[in-house]
Amino acid sequence: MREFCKRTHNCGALNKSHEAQEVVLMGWVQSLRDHGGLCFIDLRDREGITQLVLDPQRFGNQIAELKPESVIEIHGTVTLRPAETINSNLPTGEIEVQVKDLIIHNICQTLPFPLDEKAEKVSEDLRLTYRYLDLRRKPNQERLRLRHRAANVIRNYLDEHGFFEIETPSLFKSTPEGAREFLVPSRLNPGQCYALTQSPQQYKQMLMVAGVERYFSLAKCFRDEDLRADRQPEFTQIDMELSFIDREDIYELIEGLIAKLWKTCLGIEIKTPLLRMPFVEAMNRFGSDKPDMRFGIEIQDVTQIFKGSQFKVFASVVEKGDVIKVLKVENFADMTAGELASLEQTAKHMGAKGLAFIKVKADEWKSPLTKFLSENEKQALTQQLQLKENDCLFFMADRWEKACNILGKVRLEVAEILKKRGVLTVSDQDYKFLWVVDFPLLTYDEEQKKFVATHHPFTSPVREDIPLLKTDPHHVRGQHYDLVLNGIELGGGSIRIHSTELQRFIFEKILNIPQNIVEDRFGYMLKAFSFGAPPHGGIALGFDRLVALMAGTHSIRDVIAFPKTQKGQDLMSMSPGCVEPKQLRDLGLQYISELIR
RNA sequence: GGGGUGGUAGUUCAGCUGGUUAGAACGCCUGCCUGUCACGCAGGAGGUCGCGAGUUCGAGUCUCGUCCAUCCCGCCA
Repeated sequence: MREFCKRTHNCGALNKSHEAQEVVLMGWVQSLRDHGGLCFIDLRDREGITQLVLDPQRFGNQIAELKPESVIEIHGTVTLRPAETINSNLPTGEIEVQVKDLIIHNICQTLPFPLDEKAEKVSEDLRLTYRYLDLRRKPNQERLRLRHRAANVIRNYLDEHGFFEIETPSLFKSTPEGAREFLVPSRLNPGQCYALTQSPQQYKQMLMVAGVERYFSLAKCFRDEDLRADRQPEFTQIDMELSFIDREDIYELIEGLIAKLWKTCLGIEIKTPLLRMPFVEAMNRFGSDKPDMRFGIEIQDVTQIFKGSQFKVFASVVEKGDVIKVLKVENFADMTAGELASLEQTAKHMGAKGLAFIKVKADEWKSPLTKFLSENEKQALTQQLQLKENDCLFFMADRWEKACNILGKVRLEVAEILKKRGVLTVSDQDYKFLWVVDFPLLTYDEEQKKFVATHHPFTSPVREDIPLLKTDPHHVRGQHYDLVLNGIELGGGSIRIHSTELQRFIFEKILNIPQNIVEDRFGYMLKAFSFGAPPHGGIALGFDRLVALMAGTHSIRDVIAFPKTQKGQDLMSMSPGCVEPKQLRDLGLQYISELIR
């Protein structure tokens, strides 16, 4: 005997072909319209909405109890709606169910916020406190569904391409050269800690040494850094690693995956192969290593024009070997004082001293710079930049990377202004993917006065650049690639080093990590590489960001079932929380437990 | 760690140069209503103006501090 009657249909299933059938439906009361002598209920479940008709004579007491979002079960008969009452907005709009039995499973108390479209404006902290209510809303249900579908497509695709899905540990050891980590004290090893993995990087490389050849995982990763709209303390990566492949194999594999995801989940064709752009070009043209290619407004180089200029600020920058970059914005000479101030502030936040500008007008150039510019310089600018009436120029004179970066930010903000004015259209449905490639293997850290790995120390140098490691480390390119979509880094990866000697050389001679620390942190990897390590490489894509972009939202909180706030709290369950002193003692954290006491 | 924005009824917001009883819409409660689908109509209840200090005869409004949310910079090998 069943304790619970089974549904015969879901709330999106019924149509006129079901006329006169006896059905059992269950779901939530979406809306209740009591007309006195006749009562309608819109019953909702995951799949849709069905209108119920109830006779108040019979169900009056129960209807009086019911409130929106209560859960009910009904037994009834499907009938065709009178022609004039058909609701063409509903897939089930041609029928309704005449209720014979009504069972109330749970009465919903008054809601803390509305669950209709108005919910979009409700403050996010309230919605996160009642996340289980917010998730009932259709847009959120659709996003959870999309995430599930995407995960399925990924699993199927990678299975077809010979991958094993393998779970790697979340409890790992501390790797302090990366992101800040969550530490987990070990009770069985007093005074010692695990760290939650910031990525399965080292484990997946060991799987390659283990002869797995193709691995993937939808891996939970943990980073104790400050949060953003696109960063959570725990997030999911589509993590993979392959043996006996080169960069081209990765591009082809991922392009196929992206095309399949967009086709299956969104019905959109993505043209492959995707654009590839060297890092230096991305910086020079867009001032970013993750350029938004949906609009132009490119940066140009005018260093040569100001060689030996009367304008001392520019001339001295050129003399130092730094650069002068300019961003030309057409029809922007009418920018307001407020817009200029905001752009200047953006530049200053990034470390610029100011933001020099020129408004190009037919009769004269309006700019604080005008009096410093020679006729020759003006002509050279006009010619090189093809200046027209009402163009606006923004200059940045600084070190190459800094000048590019600042103008890159200015470019994005100018685009925002133009969007608001309605003269630039940038669509979320315009998917401009690209690979950014040929990153420098090493970046010089001014503070630490030493080289650090641009991405991570396991990245293999481009083969022909290996000799440069000893002579000219600045110019060694890494076999690294980033997948970028509309200004967002979707993921990145590289061909790895699989030689003990090269890996040790990078750690000790290039990155200057003391030998004992190398042994302690990476000794097992170096050892593993001496036992027959295959050439290998891989990539990790941010699954949350990917789904967010497919869903047309910029916040990954929208595609995570239970996200955390910017302070890393779960407002629903109120985590993190305090623990009992006894728990701390068990973990060997006596001194903290004493502090608390 | 730094900067921006916001916090007034259950919700979303308004509240002018400080002024007497802090408003609207939706929601909620009561009653009426047989074709609604954002049902309608009539009536009603509901506020520590985030919290704490200060200035003032008087603070939702001004000042300082603090908490929370959010966006950004730093940070995220």
